[in-house]
This record gives sequence, structure tokens and C-alpha cells, in this order.
Amino acid sequence: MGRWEPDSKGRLQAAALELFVEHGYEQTTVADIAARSGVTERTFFRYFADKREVLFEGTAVLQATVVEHIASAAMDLTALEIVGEAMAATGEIIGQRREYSQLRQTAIAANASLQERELLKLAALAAAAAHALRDRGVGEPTASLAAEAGVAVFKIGFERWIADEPTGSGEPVDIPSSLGDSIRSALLTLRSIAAA
Amino acid sequence: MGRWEPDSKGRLQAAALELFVEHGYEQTTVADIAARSGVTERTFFRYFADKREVLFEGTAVLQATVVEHIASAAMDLTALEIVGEAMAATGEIIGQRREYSQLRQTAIAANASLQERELLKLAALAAAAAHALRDRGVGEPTASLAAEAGVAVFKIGFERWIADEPTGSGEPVDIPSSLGDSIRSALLTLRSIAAA
DNA sequence: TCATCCATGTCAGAAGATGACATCACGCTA
DNA sequence: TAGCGTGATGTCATCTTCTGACATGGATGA
Repeated sequence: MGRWEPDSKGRLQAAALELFVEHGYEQTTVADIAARSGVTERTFFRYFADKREVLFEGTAVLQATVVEHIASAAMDLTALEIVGEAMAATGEIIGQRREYSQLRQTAIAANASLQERELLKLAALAAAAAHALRDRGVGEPTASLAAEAGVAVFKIGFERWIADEPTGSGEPVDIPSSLGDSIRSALLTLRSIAAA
Repeated sequence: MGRWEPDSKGRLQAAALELFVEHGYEQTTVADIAARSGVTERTFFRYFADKREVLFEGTAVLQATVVEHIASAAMDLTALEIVGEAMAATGEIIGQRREYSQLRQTAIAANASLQERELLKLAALAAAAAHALRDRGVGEPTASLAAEAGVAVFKIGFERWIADEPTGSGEPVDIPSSLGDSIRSALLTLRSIAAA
């Protein structure tokens, strides 16, 4: 057995989410998170640049997935179709962990500074998507606008998917639509709005 | 003469922008800003909830203007047309202070935590726009999507307007397009993207 | 003239964040 | 198997942001 318990980072992430949901983000100190994880405060800040970042580990993977989908999309699609489908396809992956997504989103929704961080990550996602489009030869401002629209569609699709089926007791009456489908539906709505 | 120099708040805002541009946001402490303004640190935090907020006083007015435009728009327009024109009209106002806008944007572009705050303000703007649309009878998700699209168009239009004419010396060769027109142009591009 | 108001100052302290240095199990190599 | 380097973690000190409690003293109006 090692000198310390393994996976400090994972324990910190789990403890943070629990505490944020239980007591709220501001009421939870980094010392609390560290204590529950059996490490010191200093160790927390070695793994995460700041207190918020502990909830945003996954966004790098998400962004990479979106970029890959854009890079490998069929050539006969429009910029918006490419980004929209990349978002939807990525949504299929995230959508597999509905419960976790919901807990995390609850914590974020309850605190403005977590929302700020989330918005920054989404802005980075939009920038990366725009870059990936440009690499395919899409010009500006088309690339940036399509990327922003894609992120908007992701946001709305995600919101509605989370709100869809409350975590309450009782049997699910309907199978909730997948996150990917929710995003695709938002894309269709956006296109009809713009077409009118 | 009063006991103190008048307009502490204004002095703090001016000093903060100067110092952020001169030395950067992180290198500037609240104590620095307060000292240059001839007040104490504590006074800074009486006027501004946190260090970032000193750059975001104007966004409340901006939001109110957008909401008014949406509320008073003609009845025969689509949701996207309404939001787009509200953004463009508001842009005409902001566009009057190009130099200030540029300095402020320079400071924000150089620091992630200022970008976070800006994104939060834009998200609030989107939420307010969506609310104003709903008050006109626009349903969901149309209202939210049109609002997000409107903010995207504002962002891109603003970016391109700022980048348009560098602040260099020499005579301006072309009259730079107005911010409002830049936003209208972004809206047209978005619609053509979505239509394809 | 006096009361009271209010912008600002003073002081103390919690929490977030960071640099410098210490510790010590583990595994490699001689 | 003795010794050595490595890397994850601990310890300590310090700075900055932000907040609460209370003090001060010109301005204002009864």
C-alpha cells in the first residue's frame, strides 16, 4: 500500500460536488473539501487552479470531441449543420450520465461564480469550434457565427433535457428523449426561426 | 467644499481602467486603485461588489435599452428580427464611445476572469431578452433561441467593429462602419447560414 | 444651535491562492 | 541490500480579496 490513498484528485472532485450540493458552493471551503478527501488544502490547489475548477475537469474532453466531429464531418454539409451535429453527437456521450449531469447543473445553477466559469468554458468551446471550421475552409464571420449558434443550441438543448424528467420518485412514464435528440431539436427550431 | 472630493465612484472607475490597461488586471490591486482615487480600499468595496465589477457599471443600462426596444418593436416582425434590431439599435448608442469601448475591451481581452464576468453579463442580457420576448407572447424554446442568437450577433458584430479600425496614427482612410451596422450585418450572415 | 445623516475611515479577520522548502515511501541501480 | 532519486504530499508563511462592526465629522435642516 502506498504512502497515501490513491486518486486524491478523484476524491476531491467527488467530495466537492457532494459538499456543493449539500451546503452550497460558498458555504463550502476548500479546507472542507480537502478534509473530507483526507488531504490538505495545498494539495487541492495543486490539482485545481482554483476552487471552481474542480467541477470543470470534463470540459476539455468535451471540447476535443466536438472538434473531432467537426474535422471529420461530411463535406457536403453547411457550417451550421456540421457544428449542430457535432454538438448533438457529443451530447449523446454526456447524456449517458444524466444523474451526474443533473447534480452538477444544480450546483452551478445555484451560484453565479460557477456560472461564470461554465460560460467561459462554453466560450472556449465556441472558439475551438470556430477554429475547427476555419480549418475546413469556412471563412469569417461564418465560422464564428455558426460556432456561436452551435453552442446556443447545445445550451438550450441541455437545459430542456435536464428539465425534462425530474429526479422524483415513481416510475418514469415516458422515456426522456436523449440529450443528442434534444440538441437536434433545438437546432431545427433555430433554423426555422432564422428562415422566417 | 465638501469633506471629500466628489464622485469617488467615477474616480475609481477611471483609475481602474487606466491601471488595468497600464499594468494589467492581476498586477493591479484594489489598494492601488483606491490610492490613485484618494480613497480607502473599503470604499472601493462599498461601490463595487468585487474588483471586476468596476468595469461593468454600464451593462445594466445596456440591458434596459435592449429590453425596451424589444417591448416596443413592431408586431409584424419575427422574434429574431426583433432581437437583432434591438441589439443593433443599442449598438448605435455604445458605438458613440469607440475609444472607451476599445480600451475596455483591451483590458477584458487580456484577462480570463474579466472575460468570465463579461460572459455572465451577456448571459443576463440573453435571459432578459428572452423574458421580454415571452412578454410579447413568443413561446419557448423560440424565445430563448432567438435571444441567444441575438447576443451572438451582438458579440460578433462588436468584435468586428472593434477590430475594424486600429487606433494607430494617420488619417482614417475609410469611415469605419457604425456598430449598429456591424451588428445588422452579422444578423444577415447568420440568417443566410441558417437558411442554407 | 443642535440633532442626525451619510459618505468615508479604521480595524480585525476569514477565505482563496501561491511560493519555498521539508518529508518519506517507492523503485531503480550498483 | 544499501543507497539514491523521484514525485506526491505536507508544512509554513504571505499576499490579496472581500466582509462585518464600529468610529468620525462635515453638511443639512429643524
